[in-house]
Amino acid sequence: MFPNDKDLDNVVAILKMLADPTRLKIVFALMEGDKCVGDLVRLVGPTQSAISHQLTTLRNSNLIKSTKFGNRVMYSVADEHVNQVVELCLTHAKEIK
Amino acid sequence: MFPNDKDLDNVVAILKMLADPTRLKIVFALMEGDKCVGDLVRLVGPTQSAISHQLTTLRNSNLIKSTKFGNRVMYSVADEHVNQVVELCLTHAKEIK
DNA sequence: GACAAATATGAACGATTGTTCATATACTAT
DNA sequence: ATAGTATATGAACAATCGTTCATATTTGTC
Repeated sequence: MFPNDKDLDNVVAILKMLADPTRLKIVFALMEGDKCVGDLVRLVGPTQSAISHQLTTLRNSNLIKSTKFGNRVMYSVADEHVNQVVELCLTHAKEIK
Repeated sequence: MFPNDKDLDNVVAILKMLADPTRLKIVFALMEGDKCVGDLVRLVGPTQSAISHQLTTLRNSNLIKSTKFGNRVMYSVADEHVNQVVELCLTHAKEIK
């Protein structure tokens, strides 16, 4: 079905968020379990600042959520739907290319 | 599963292609049936040039394919996987936001 | 309180991107 | 051949994006 403008904009917004290596790595990492910023910097990222900026971006788009635990901030995937989209893209990326 | 670098780059490439309103509209339009450039300009696009540029981009990424019919060039979705990814994103975009 | 660790923020920069304009190419019809 | 229609292409430009650097904020420890 051809979507209306609002739905289409939402789809584009979600895809835009995932269409960046740093952000996609963050999402993949969080799919395996909640992580704090430091963990993500070690697993994914170039610098702490870059990761923090991207985490803010992802949170503003409601793809991930955060909770403070004392010193740390724990991040997690906001919605099971995100997992499904990412997994499907991965499965099919292997077959298309 | 955390993907290796090559798979991750492929996923990012696919997502990047779909994460643009013009290109996403093109893909949605083609999912309803093959179309020539003129049809897509009428349905989707700002200018003929913009549509043509994006069609080239999408074809280079193997998401769509083209066939010449005399004067016209017919475009179609390259792979059923593309439909699935797009449909899933649409379904879930409505629920996430 | 002073210092260290974890995270966030703002400004600046280079790079990439999508569009437009102008023009080129390919095919059709008269 | 000429004119008309369909599509492609190249250069240029504004806008967006992701990173870095420097610094601020918050929390924990001594």
